[in-house]
Order: sequence, then structure tokens, then C-alpha cells
Amino acid sequence: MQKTHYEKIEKAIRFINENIRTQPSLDEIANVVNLSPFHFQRLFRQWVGITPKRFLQFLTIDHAKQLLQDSSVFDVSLEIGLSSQSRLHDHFVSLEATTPGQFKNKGQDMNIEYGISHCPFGIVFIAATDRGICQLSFTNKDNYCDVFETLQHAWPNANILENHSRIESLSKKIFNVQNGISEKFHLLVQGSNFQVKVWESLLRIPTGMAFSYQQVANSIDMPSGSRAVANAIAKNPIGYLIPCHRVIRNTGVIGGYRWGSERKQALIAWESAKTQNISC
DNA sequence: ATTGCCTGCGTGG
DNA sequence: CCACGCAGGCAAT
Repeated sequence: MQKTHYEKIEKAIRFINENIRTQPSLDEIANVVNLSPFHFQRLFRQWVGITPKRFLQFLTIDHAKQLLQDSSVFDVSLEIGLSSQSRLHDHFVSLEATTPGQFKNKGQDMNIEYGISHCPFGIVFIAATDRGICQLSFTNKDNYCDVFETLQHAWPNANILENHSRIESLSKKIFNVQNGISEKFHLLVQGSNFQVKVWESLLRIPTGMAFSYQQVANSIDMPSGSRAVANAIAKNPIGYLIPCHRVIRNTGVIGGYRWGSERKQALIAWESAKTQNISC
């Protein structure tokens, strides 16, 4: 099967990580993804609108540290809470959350529609009810059994059916590259009190910024709970819209990601490129 | 940059 | 209940 645009980006990022010591040249990286330097350049212009060289600068420890530093001015707004939010950044996502089991019989009398779609970060699997989006996972086109099982496991008694056209148009709205996200999305999640608290705090991290796990722990008044926070973030059922990719290690290392560390790096670099003109 | 020892909460027995 | 795991942090090297 022909590799997707994103898969080449991912391969390039993996190669860069593995050879960070030797500082590979653009020609070397282009060679790894079987492209001429010219086409490699064009790939990036299509994907994110910047040159590969610029892109690489967004993957350095120094840049990640800069994101953390920029975000430190937002600590106060996190503590203040939602009231001060809207002025500081777009919040286009609303979250409806309950504890597991609070929904009668785990989704009984609930219709869930799911499907897959292409997005700038590969194949995305989305599930939605009439009350909101309940899952967004990155996956493979050939095999999305794993993410489908996650869905079934969360809502074992729901009436789950395929609706690719609905998900396709939903995906287009979520990953609207040209205009950014213009409409409001409603999310529906189940989680423990602690998990929900953590997920809500993630919604307050502005696009193009990053928080450390420690900063998130501070923001929910559990300064020694950074590791527990990481654990809760790892269970985030709605990738991208609940921006767990904006939480990184406080050393500037990007850290782990449920859907691959390379994808997290791609998301961060992509958002950095999208916001660099606004923030400067 | 890498190592070793620490953390607190959620999960499964 | 209690043990264990984890997408981390920190200090020493």
C-alpha cells in the first residue's frame, strides 16, 4: 500500500530521533523516506507550510523548553479557572463527564456511530453519539480493531454502528487546516473524578504551547502528583480535541504518547508552525 | 545525556 | 483491602 503523507513525516521524525547525535542533514533524511531533497521540501510545504529546516527547529529540546517557558505565564490563568479563559485563547470544546457506571448499563439505549478518516496525522478513528464525541483515536487503515475494542469496552451495551460519511465530515471540521476550528464541539467522556479533573485542565492549554506534567499537577493543586497525572493523561479517550499532546517532560523531552511519540512530536511541531506568526 | 531512586493515584487481584 | 504499574521528576554523574 502507498504510504500516506503522514507516514513519511513519521518515518523522518523517527530517523531524526535515532540519529540525534550525528545531526543528520536534510539530504540524509530525505533519502530515508525515499524522496529527493526537492520532493521532501514539497512534502513539508504541503503538510505544514514550512521548510524541513524550520520544521526540524521545532523538534529540538531548546524549542520544547521555550514552549514550557512561554506557558509558565499561563499558570495563573489555570488556577483562576475558566472565567479568564476566553480572552486568552479559543476554547471551542465543551466537556460532559461522568464516572464509569453513572451511565445506565454502560451505554444502554445509546447510539454510537463510528468511522475512520484521513487527517494530517494519519488515519483517525472517531466515535460520536447524539450527545457528543466519545472517542478520537489515531490508528491504521488496515487494522483498527484495537481502537474499536476500546470503544466497545467503554460502552459495552451501546448500539454501535458504522457511519463513515458522518465521521468523514466531522473529521474535516475538526482538522480544518485552512480556517482553524470554527465551531464548537461537545465531548462525552467517562472517567474517575481525578481523571476528569486532569482532562479538563488540558483543555485550557492554548494551541502551540506546552505544559509539563508537573505544571498540570500544580494546576489541579496536587504538586506531588505529576506521575499520577501522567497516568490519567495516558487514559485520555479523545485525542487531539483534549490536547494531551501539549504535555511534555519538564526537561524538554517530548515524552511518551498513546499513539506514538513521533505523532506527538508531529502534532507539536505542526501547531508551532501554525501559531508562530500569531505569537511573534 | 544517562542513571538510580523517588513519587501518588488508579487498577486488578 | 493491598500490591503493582506508569506517557514523570529530580539529583548526582
